[in-house]
Amino acid sequence: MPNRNNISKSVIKRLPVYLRILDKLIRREVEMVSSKELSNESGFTAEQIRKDLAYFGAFGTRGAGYNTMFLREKIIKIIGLDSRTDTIVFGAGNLGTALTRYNLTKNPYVNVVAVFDNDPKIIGRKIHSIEILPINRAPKIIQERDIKVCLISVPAAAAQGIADLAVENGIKAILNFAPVKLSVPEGVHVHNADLTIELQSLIYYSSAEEERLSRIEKDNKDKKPSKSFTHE
Amino acid sequence: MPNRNNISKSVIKRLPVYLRILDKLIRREVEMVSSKELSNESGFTAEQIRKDLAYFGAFGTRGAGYNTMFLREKIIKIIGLDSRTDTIVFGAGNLGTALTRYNLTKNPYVNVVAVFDNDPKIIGRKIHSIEILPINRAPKIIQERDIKVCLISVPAAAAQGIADLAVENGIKAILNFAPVKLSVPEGVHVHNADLTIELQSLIYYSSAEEERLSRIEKDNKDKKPSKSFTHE
DNA sequence: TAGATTGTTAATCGATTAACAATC
DNA sequence: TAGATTGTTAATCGATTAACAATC
Repeated sequence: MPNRNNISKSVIKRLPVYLRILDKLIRREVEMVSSKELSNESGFTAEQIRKDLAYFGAFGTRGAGYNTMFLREKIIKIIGLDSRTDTIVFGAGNLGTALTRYNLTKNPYVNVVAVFDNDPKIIGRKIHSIEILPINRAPKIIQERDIKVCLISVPAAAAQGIADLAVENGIKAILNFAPVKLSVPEGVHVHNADLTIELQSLIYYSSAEEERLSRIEKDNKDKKPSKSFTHE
Repeated sequence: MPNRNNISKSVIKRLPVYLRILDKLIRREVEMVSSKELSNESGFTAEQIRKDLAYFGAFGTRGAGYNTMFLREKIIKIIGLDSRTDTIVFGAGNLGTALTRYNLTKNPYVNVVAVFDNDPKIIGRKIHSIEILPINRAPKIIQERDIKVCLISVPAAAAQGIADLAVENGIKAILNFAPVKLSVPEGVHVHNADLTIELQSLIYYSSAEEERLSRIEKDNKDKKPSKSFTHE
């Protein structure tokens, strides 16, 4: 059982939120913060925040709260952001380009070192100072720069092939924007950032839930299709 | 207790995944699909899929599976995608532009009807056939077209103001890309699509977890700062 | 010392998994 | 009828919330 220390995904997803709040507080030169204040800023409960942090150690001071700079350093080390993480982006379409620009300018802990695409029309173009390279250049760069994390924003049909190539060359974590389920070997992590799904599931909540559900109920009274149903 | 029918967020988030798979199967003219097959395509377990669907009705045929066209229609009605949903986008920077293009071309159930920004340099530009409008034009459009869903991809500092404006004029659901927690009144739903957080939390998994955690443990042996700690 | 707030244990809640009877 | 697969109930698992002793 190698995972005695297995900490849940939900906890890990909250850490970057705490980090961002701490960054903000430090910019304002706030020295101490309580779990209550972190709760106000993050929307998570104070109890949950204390519990999350306690998985990794006792970082606070009873009666006083958490030292912002100290806690920030701890969280940075926990997530693994203590050295700027090098990343590459596959797919330099609209989304890939936006993601590259976004991370180059807004994400202080991440560095995009290369962007790849297979479209001859855009290879050679630059996104800020980064040139778009053909995908066959990726293996060498992944290996030489020891890249462990990549973003995939290629069309759905190409995504699995790109993931295979990435993993073969050493990628351990993929942020996948393509609308497909990627198969990866044990030990490789995929997070899906599927904007269509986010948006569609949100639409469910844009009208009264009860009303919607009772409409469904009514609808269900209509007869079901037989096994050989095709279209009326 | 008005929420006798309260179905969990996790269930709702899986429905668009089923929908997408059904769309694909129907394109291939597959007529029936089992929960087992849906499981293979989606990565969720067959039991979970059957249970998710059963919240809304008995859509399958024992021994045979689900009729793809019938189930698609049901899911579309459940989510509320039966009439194309009109949406607007606030913020026409890199991300906002990419999101607009993406939804215009790739999301068959959603229609972007307007994009707003406050930067005079980009107002009047077009994204496909959609002109970027100043934000003060938004209230009228939201009301007249009865828009219930919007995307927010403006800078963090502006996001709460935009959310307030949107909600005041009738928006019920917000897909928020800005790195802040938005405060909205009861009954308005916010989904956060925070790319920085996705990427940072993924970095946690890009190196061996155990190793990382034992490093933290060691690190914790070093002394904590006193209450008045600022910087060495 | 009194007040505040953490760190931690116990209780609750909710979601997933397992099992299987129903039934096509 | 036999085989397959759903729909549903029960069991398990995991995450959140509540409570409070520890302690600054």
